[in-house]
Amino acid sequence: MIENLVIVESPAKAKTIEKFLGEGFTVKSSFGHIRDLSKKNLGIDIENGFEPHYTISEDKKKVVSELKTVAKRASTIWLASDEDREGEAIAWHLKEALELSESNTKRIVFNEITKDAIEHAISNPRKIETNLVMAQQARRVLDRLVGFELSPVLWKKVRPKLSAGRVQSAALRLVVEREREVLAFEAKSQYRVVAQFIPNGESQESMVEAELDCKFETEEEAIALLERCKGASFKIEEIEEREGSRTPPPPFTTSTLQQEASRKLGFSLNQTMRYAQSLYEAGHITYMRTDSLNLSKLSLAAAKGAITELYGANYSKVRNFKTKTKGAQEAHEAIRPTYLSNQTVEGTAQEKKLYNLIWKRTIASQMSNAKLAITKIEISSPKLQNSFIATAERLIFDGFLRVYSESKEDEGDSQELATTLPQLDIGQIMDPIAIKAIERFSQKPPRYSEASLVKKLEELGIGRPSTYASTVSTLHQRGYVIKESRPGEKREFKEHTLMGNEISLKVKSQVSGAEKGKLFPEDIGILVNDFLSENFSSIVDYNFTAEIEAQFDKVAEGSLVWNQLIDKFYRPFNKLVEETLAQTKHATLERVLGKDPVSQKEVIVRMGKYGPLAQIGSADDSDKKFVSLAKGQLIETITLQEALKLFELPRVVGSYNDQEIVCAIGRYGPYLRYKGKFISLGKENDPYTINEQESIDLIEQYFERERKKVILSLPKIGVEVLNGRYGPYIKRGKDNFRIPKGIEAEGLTVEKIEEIIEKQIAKKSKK
DNA sequence: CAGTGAGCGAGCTTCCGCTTGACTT
Repeated sequence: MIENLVIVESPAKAKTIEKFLGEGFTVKSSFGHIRDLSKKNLGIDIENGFEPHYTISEDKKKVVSELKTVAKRASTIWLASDEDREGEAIAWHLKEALELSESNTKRIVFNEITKDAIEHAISNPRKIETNLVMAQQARRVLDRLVGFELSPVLWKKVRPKLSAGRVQSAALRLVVEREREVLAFEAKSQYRVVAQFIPNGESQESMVEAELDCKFETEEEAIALLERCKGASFKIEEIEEREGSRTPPPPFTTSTLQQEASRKLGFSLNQTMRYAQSLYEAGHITYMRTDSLNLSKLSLAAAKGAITELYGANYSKVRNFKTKTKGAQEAHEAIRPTYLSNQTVEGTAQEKKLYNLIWKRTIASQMSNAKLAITKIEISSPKLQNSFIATAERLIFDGFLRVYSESKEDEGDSQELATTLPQLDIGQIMDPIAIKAIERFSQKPPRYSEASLVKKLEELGIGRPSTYASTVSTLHQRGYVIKESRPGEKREFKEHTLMGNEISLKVKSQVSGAEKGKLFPEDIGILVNDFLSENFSSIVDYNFTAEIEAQFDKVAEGSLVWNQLIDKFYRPFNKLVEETLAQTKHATLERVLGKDPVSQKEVIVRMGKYGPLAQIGSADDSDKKFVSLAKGQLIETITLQEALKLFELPRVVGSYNDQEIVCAIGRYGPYLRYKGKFISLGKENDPYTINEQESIDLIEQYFERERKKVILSLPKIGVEVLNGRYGPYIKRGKDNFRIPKGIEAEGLTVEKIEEIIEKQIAKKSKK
């Protein structure tokens, strides 16, 4: 017999809490939800009030039976799942699945893991809030109905194995609509006028850069301004000095951690979450799936202590941040180091980097504002209506900036002017050295990165911290989007310069709009999005989640019955599904590009069985030709020239030792085929233009690599030491083995190899 | 590893949110 059984969601949390509770308490974990709607069929009895059919998830059967055994021997069971809708439901499912009795089951909640908070929770137990559980049930049932009715529509009308859902389809729509905005964007040019002045009598070092407080739409206006500047005298009209301040950003939530780890460390969403999970399990940070900005009182005090010790008391400022996120449930704390006195922790290089980022952000959030002295100087001339403005920012007190500054995505190329200014007085004569009218183009909207898509989803209240990463993964897995980098476009711009009394023109060029690691829609993503937008606009509406959440809140308050809400949603939705199935044609994506100048046949691009393709000749043409579109080409935007070019491959490049060399593009990119071997073309080589000699070089390099591949061959023990992509490794049959650091592959002996293999097999079986 | 593109049809696919391993490279 044990006295008390406490059940929480996470095993790492269980470990910590057990320490706080001590004697008489056993703490176990449910590992999240233990039951879910049946995977077979819909799992919902629609005709019977949408009665859900719950089953214990396959991977939770062991956990549940274990919990059941322990619960039977406990005198009191404390259900301590998270304090939010999902947590309340987990408590209820536990009660049902473990067959706990009302009399000795208590529901407790705490949203920070401290001794005080837990003891307070234990002395203030309550009952399970059935209304909140029913709100979760409504959420679950609605998502199942949407997902399991919409997806089959896509299978029938678009292509099998596709998927749609409340969250993923809204996310997809964001990516597709942004792409269309980018494609429709037309850059507009403007002229900004920038001047370099030297205060009269001073040296080159005192140069001041200033910008005219007016921009011009046309080149003529800009030149006219320069003309007026000829022979003009300038003086300082006004000097304005004021103090500014910057406040630190709040501590991390899941979404902001993902954004900053992406920008500052280059981590993908999945990487960030994996490293954060390790840090959490090692006890280094608090829970990493949270939407809360709250920090425990203890940690506030710890932050104050750490800041005072490291930087001095004037750097400390205790702050409480309030979340502005729609639908935030705040069941946990913000993401912070468990012990703020630890500036670094043990772990892999990536974990250390992520920890350091979390430490800095948390500490910064509890630091003083940065103070700036902002100086603005107005330089004017009697010949001009407008003035030149020079601004400078000087840091008076660094405050939180000493530790951390938030980074921005897509900062654009608007360069900042000088940040320091020489000592100057009103009335000072300023000699213009050069005045330039520079053409500038407006920037196209940036495509989403994984992290900025999450940011947008969070703003719209769509999805939860535990699902942001997996939602984006789904878009990838379905082939809806692709993460890519694309070079910017080179654009020419004009620069008119007035020096002395001469105005000269230079045409310069600049690369802008480069995209790194951004999300681009694929044809199938566009097709699915357009189909859903056309037929199920209410579901992919960005406000759908927010509106339905308001209804769930009513269920939680007890003013609305959950299955009445579902009924009201489902009847019209289901009607729409049935109508779409009956009435709409199979969705296609097809464009006629024009005529092939050689055969005079029609060239079309369309969606084929295996993806987008270009086709010469109509469907009834027995000689029609096909070719797959290249990566990055869209049916919506490909041109006739681009499509015709695709048909140039495969082509015979030449020959080598009397054998033909053929160049083509396959599933894994461009390649050369020579004597039955496939040799990948690097990024430097263009499959359309590579010549015979370049191909032969590649082929020779390939055979050279092949020769070097085998470092050692030991047929007696069936082992080879090979040179692989990641350096030398040991190969025995199908199995590969790492060579430990510091051991030279060339000098390996049979004994040493067997030792390495044995060690690694032992290590593996241990796991 | 490096190619496909007709039509038929059985059997399968799929959601969101809460949690970790168990798998592979």
